[in-house]
Amino acid sequence: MSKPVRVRFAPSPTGYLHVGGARTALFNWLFARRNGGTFVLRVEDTDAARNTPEAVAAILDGMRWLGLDWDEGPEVGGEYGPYYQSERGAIYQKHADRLVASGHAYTDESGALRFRLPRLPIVMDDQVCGRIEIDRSRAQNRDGEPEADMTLRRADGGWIFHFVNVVDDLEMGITHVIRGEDHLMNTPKHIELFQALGAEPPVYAHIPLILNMDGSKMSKRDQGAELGRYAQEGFVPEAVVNFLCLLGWSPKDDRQVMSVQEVIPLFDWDHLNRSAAKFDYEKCLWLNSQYLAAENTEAFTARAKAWLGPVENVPADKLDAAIVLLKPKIKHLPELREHFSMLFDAAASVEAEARAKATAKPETKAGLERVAGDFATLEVWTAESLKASVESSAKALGVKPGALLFPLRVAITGQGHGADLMPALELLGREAVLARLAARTAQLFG
RNA sequence: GACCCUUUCGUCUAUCGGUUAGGACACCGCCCUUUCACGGCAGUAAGACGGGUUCGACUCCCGUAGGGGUCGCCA
Repeated sequence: MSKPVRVRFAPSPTGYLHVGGARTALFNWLFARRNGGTFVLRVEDTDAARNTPEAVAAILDGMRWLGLDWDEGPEVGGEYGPYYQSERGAIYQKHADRLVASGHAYTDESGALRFRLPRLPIVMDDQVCGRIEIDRSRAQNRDGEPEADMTLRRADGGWIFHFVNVVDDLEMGITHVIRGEDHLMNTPKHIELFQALGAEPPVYAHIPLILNMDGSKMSKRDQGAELGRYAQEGFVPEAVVNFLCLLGWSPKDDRQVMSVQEVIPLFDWDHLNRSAAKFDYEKCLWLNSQYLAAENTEAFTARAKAWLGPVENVPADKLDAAIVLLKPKIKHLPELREHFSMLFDAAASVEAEARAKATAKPETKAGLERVAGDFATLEVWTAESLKASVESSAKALGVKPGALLFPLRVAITGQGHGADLMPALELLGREAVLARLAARTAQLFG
């Protein structure tokens, strides 16, 4: 009955991939996979000035990182190429000529090619926004003048987005256009263009935009806006995809952590939302922590080391153990560096609040000195023996172990939070612990 | 200015006329851990406002207000 589904993601190479664009790509990909369709990647590089190989690479890399494989497009080819608009000039010219021949387009006095807007009532059945009826004769510009005929080609010969976008969707047999809601009111013009070209418009679905937490539009500088940053910061791509799925789409049940394989069968219009979503970086981080926690130690260690690269402030023979020790403590990989500093940098600064809490009782100083003395005489240096030692020190002093453990943590790490303390002490080794303890005890109470 | 979309806890959302309005992030408390977390348990927190329709509206309709978007020889 209906034609095989063909959808596309058509980014403009601006030098980076925006999360909004990534989410649009993801939804198109999900729709294609759900319906056994074809996912096309088309590069809209008509603006020659901004188009660079690096800018294209940022998009392709981002797509690959997310796992969004395209069935047709750059590097994979396809029967509807070329997939760079900069290489499709002849196709655009052909259709422009048709429009001129049929009286739908004309060259204005400045040399630009313009589309004679039909200005007729138009009805569009958007799969997300519902039926929208527009009286195109009432469209006007900011000055209250009737909307001017749309430019198709600049006087300098450059093609305009609206035209090439429509022509390519037509030529490439795109059946469903899934794009950001910012294009919703461009759609009447696109439909008019399809009709002028004697073609049936595709099915449209305009998905809600992603905004900053304060409701403003996300720009490159906003936290979380640039997809490449997630790779740089060692995020688990599956976690980012998971998070993006939850922005404007819902499984309609209580699930939060979902793989794309679980999402695909549920990806239909009914599961899409129609209101804009604000970008909650904290929840993205939490999802990342869920994916990290689910990994076994081998996989996590490999991931961490691959991301860290050369690590100079951690002894090579302690790196793996340190990573495993910190695995349950972090939400994303950059936190490893902070913990490494706390653990292995004797000169790291002491956090003020932790210091205040640790030094609240003056007798704690003697307590730490007692702990150090007992540590010095330990026969074996393990987390278990260290724990027993602290307990014995506390008993001898007539205090609870808890009275010593927190100050000990602060004395060793300079922070009130961090890795499991006893395993951390074991990892650091007696020499380092005793030296740190002596120096920091003096520093804390000095 | 014209037109369009949108409005449930701070955030993402469930609810498709009858619910103590549910879940998750964040926050707070308790338990566990004689440290830090994880985990477990509980808590604070929402239907923008005003009219209708209806026996009954978060849910349907209208209006107002807020938010977002489009109206380019940008994409």
